Amino acid sequence: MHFFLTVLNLTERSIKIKIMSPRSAKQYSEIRKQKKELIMETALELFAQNGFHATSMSQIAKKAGISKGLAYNYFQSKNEILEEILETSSKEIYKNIDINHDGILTDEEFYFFIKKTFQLINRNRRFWKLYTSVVLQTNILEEKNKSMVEKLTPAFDLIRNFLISKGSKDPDGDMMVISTLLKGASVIMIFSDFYPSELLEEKIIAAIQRILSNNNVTV
Amino acid sequence: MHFFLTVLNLTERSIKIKIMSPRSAKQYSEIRKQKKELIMETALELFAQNGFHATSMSQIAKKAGISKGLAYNYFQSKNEILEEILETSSKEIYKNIDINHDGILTDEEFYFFIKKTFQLINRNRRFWKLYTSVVLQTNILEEKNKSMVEKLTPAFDLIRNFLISKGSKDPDGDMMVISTLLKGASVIMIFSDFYPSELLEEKIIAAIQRILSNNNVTV
Amino acid sequence: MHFFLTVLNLTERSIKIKIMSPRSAKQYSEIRKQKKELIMETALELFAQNGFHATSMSQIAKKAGISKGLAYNYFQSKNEILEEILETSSKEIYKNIDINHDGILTDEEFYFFIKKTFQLINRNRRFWKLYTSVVLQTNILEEKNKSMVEKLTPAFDLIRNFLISKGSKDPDGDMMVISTLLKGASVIMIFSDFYPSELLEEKIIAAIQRILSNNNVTV
Amino acid sequence: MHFFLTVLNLTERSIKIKIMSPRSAKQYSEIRKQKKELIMETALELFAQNGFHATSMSQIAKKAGISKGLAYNYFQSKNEILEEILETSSKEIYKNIDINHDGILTDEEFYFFIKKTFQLINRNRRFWKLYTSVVLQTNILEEKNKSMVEKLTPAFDLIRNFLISKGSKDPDGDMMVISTLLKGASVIMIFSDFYPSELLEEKIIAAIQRILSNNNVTV
DNA sequence: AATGAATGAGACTTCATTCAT
DNA sequence: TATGAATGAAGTCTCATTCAT
Repeated sequence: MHFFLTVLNLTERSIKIKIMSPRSAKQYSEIRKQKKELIMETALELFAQNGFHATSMSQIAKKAGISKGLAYNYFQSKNEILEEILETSSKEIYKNIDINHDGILTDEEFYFFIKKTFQLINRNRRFWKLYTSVVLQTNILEEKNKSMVEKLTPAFDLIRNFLISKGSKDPDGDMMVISTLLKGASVIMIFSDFYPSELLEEKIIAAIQRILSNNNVTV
Repeated sequence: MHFFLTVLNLTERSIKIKIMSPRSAKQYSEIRKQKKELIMETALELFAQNGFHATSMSQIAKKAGISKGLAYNYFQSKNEILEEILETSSKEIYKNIDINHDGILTDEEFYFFIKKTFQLINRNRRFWKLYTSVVLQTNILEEKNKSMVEKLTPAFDLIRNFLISKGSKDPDGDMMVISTLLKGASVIMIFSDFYPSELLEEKIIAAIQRILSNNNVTV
Repeated sequence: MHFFLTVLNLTERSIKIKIMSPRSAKQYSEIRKQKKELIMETALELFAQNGFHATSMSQIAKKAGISKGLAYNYFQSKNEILEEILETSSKEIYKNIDINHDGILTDEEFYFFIKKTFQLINRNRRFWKLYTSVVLQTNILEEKNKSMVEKLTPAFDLIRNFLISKGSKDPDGDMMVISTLLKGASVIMIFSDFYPSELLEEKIIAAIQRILSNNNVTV
Repeated sequence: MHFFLTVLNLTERSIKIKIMSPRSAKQYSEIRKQKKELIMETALELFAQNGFHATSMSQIAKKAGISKGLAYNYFQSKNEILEEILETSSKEIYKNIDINHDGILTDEEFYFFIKKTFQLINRNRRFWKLYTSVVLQTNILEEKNKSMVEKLTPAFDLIRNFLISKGSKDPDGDMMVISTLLKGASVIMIFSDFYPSELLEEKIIAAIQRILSNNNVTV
């Protein structure tokens, strides 16, 4: 009898204690992670919609359903939110680009890269919109911008070599046209809904194929 | 004698000050026009450089060498400066596009249009930069943006017809590729110095020609 | 066997957690006392270093190695921490002043009081620094300040009587000079390292002796 | 007749113009000067009363009868107000200390310096209160503090030489006592109304005289 | 036409304090 | 007893805009 009582007591006590004791480190860490993501996600949405300067911390907090103070519990400043968004997003984006296998591009790899680029843009339209607007209005971020650009240069070399291997008489010129096509397609996809992106992708790839085949023909 | 001269001087001075006389009115109107242009020019420079929100009226006034009060004498608000810049610039830009002669595009006219587009971009890079950044950070201007786009639609029809007349089997697809090329070239010219614009123009025109000739070949 | 040990362990643990048992109560009381002291000690250090307003509860909690919430478990407010520091420290300080034996000061007792004063200052420089800065920036504490001052008035009377008994022709004037000397020495000791405190003490005591002997001589 | 009319017109016009034309540079400069002084005076009062941190810009603006914004038109930050107060006041104070005539102190000059010191403290009690509190709670201002202290060192040398010339057997010790007396008197004058300052000054000077005469006697 | 002092709304940020766990 | 996420009031500061001159 006494035994049962003791057990009961222990149980009750342990329940009591569980309630009164602070959350575990894991729980806190989980809360922090989720809240940070919530804030960044909300901020990205507003930044992309209205621009960085036109978005106030109050708006972010309100839309995220938290107090302004809490946002500052997670980020030192509004600027830091922006920086973390750029960093996190660009990390996520660039982890998908990995074509530096052997330094040589096969036909397959080349078209894979093109398609990957379209995917990249299409899936992160909101981010790219923000990214563009930020680059346009902030001089502070120039270094970050450079580093993002520099990550692409190896790809350029690969493509140039690929064009040469395909018999291009004017590899630089062809690359200029191809990158202009990709740039144009990106801008169209990011900033307007004028063309359906699948159709655009199809036509652009066809155009690139024609450029490559033209070279062969002419040779 | 000396007395009269002095009086005369005074009189002249008072005329200068006087607003009523017809000649002064013209002069003042001229001054007003020049001041307005000065303010808009200065504002455009700062807006393009630092963004609309990051540019203060104080900065504009200081850089223009006038007082803040005077700026408000010419414009009702900072926003109005922006709007007038956009309006004035776009007017100036679009007055150059006037291909609605007979509804039919000759080869000459088509390439003239392409070249004109390059000129248009190249000569107003600062404006286009501002324009892009403004469109990116302000929802207020969406209507204005639409109206700018709509002005281009007649051109689209003309080009489409032209492509058909050139034997294009896929006029919509070809137009998509051509406008993508122009869009991409614009963005490259506006936002980077990576390619020299003359070279870019040459390559893009060549690419467009190839698209057109390809059609013929296939037919 | 192992099972029992485990059970035992559990039991022991549950005892530890249990608040009711007499021994634990004492232990917890001890813990509370230590924690309070830790918080006050930490706060005093930061307050004296950076000022009351410039020190945040976060800083105190972090430096003390506890959570903010716990600090509020021991003190109702940041202000209360300050008040308790002032109270506790002043109690500790004043408990050393106890010359109200018979209402008469002997030579020995007088110089003991002077030396005690130097000790008092020297051993609690940090506290006095805080005390001064707090008195300087808070009007709220004025009453407390008064009460601290009032505790000293009996001492004043004693000294005045002592000076008279030593044949002072101007006891109030002499007391003014002596207290000015002590005040000056206190300030120098608290706020600068310009003079070594032992030397300062020696010179001040010598000066006081001269004041007293001067009186005798003149009489 | 016409002549008179013209004159009249001119007068009227000039009045009109006078009313409408902006203030002259001199007028603006005068306004600025007065407003700055008003703000600094108000801030000094509040800083000295409640401490720097406990005083908000709102309080300053309200008490000065201006908007917060205007205060920032004259000072870049709250800190700058403090710095200008310290600088302006200390300049004003130190311009009165100028005893470096020939490097030698006569009796007259010595007592003049003592009296001057009392005057200096007495007339600027509010400033010295602020100054002390600022030194106590701000680490940033340490350099400024040093420079204020260093301005006094030549005076120290002069006094030391003076004491030697007066036959002091222990010039350093005597100086220690004298500066302790002055320090103590300063603190008493600044922070309490316990003694009337004239009486205090009299007694302190008498005490110093006794120190000097004592030396002679002993020699 | 022109000035710049002045305002006030609102931005970013901090921090004492509370509260669920 | 102990945690730290969360709040909200208040603080510093900026800036578009107004207004007397």
